Amino acid sequence: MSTIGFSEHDHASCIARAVRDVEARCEEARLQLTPVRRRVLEILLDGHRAMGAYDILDLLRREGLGSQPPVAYRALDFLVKHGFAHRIEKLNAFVACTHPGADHAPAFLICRDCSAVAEAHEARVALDESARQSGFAVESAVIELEGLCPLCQNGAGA
Amino acid sequence: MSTIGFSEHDHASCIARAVRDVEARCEEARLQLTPVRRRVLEILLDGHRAMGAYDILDLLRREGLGSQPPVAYRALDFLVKHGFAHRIEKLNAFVACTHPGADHAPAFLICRDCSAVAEAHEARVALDESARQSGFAVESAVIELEGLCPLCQNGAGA
DNA sequence: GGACTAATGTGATATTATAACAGTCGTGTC
DNA sequence: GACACGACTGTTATAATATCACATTAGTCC
Repeated sequence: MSTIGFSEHDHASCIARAVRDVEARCEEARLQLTPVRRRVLEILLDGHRAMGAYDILDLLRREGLGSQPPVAYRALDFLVKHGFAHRIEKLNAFVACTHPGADHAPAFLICRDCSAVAEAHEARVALDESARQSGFAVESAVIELEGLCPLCQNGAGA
Repeated sequence: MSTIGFSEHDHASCIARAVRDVEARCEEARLQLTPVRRRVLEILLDGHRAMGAYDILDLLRREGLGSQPPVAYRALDFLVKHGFAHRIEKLNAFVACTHPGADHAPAFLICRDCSAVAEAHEARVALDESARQSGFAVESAVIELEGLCPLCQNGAGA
């Protein structure tokens, strides 16, 4: 699927499925999943963790898909805007969305050891309640919890 | 109290009180509230909103307290480390803590109109519960809600 | 085909943050 | 008093992240 893949397992097929899913959504919503945008999505899915814009740009460069920062940022903006990826503020980095479609603003669980990022959806509700009570009208939320994932707590190290 | 103050009201006295409070805590904890650190705290209190490191640095420069980025960053690191200020990831900016002492990791309500930042403490609990259930060990949390504060919802504009 | 919008290519630059190392200053020790 | 030590500061340089501006290309509608 890519020049990057070191971990073969069934990762490739799960990426392929995710890409097809996004493809379908784009078609439905009349969005253009152009080569660069598609490739950036694949890179994020393949990386399977939060990646910096310049990490992604490096890969694009090697593949001749773009060499200047705006190329990466524009693709990332597109993916984030339409919910196919998320920006992790704490890391100045990006992850592919693991629940595309569920129109959401999830919480993220970031492992400081293996850098894995998980989405947690239940977390939102209580927060909105709390803010609303104070009269504050929430429009967007950044909820990022850093710590150790279950695997790394056991010394697995992902 | 400072060369910056445009809004006179009783802001000055509330800043003075906050500074004295931090002073006391530093004395107790054997921390050095040096001139630069103290001035950065005052600037944050006076600004009364999230300020970028370079905004602060500009003010320090005019006062001859330091001219290079590390000066501002070191003072901010100190204040954040000891809970006298907080970093707002979403804004790459800093605010003075409004509840120093309560050893906390609060949620922030950020008004996109007037840039005011409020701390909300009730919000935490539900999140920790949620994360814990997934087996993830939370060590630090970034919870930032952007929207409109009650004043700006009324067209006040703070 | 002409007008339009969306996307890309590219060079330059803005913004945020840190590394590295030398100098200063107080404090304790002998 | 000389010294060693630690914490802080001053300064240069540079890294890392992000955006602006403008020219060009590609697709779409009429």
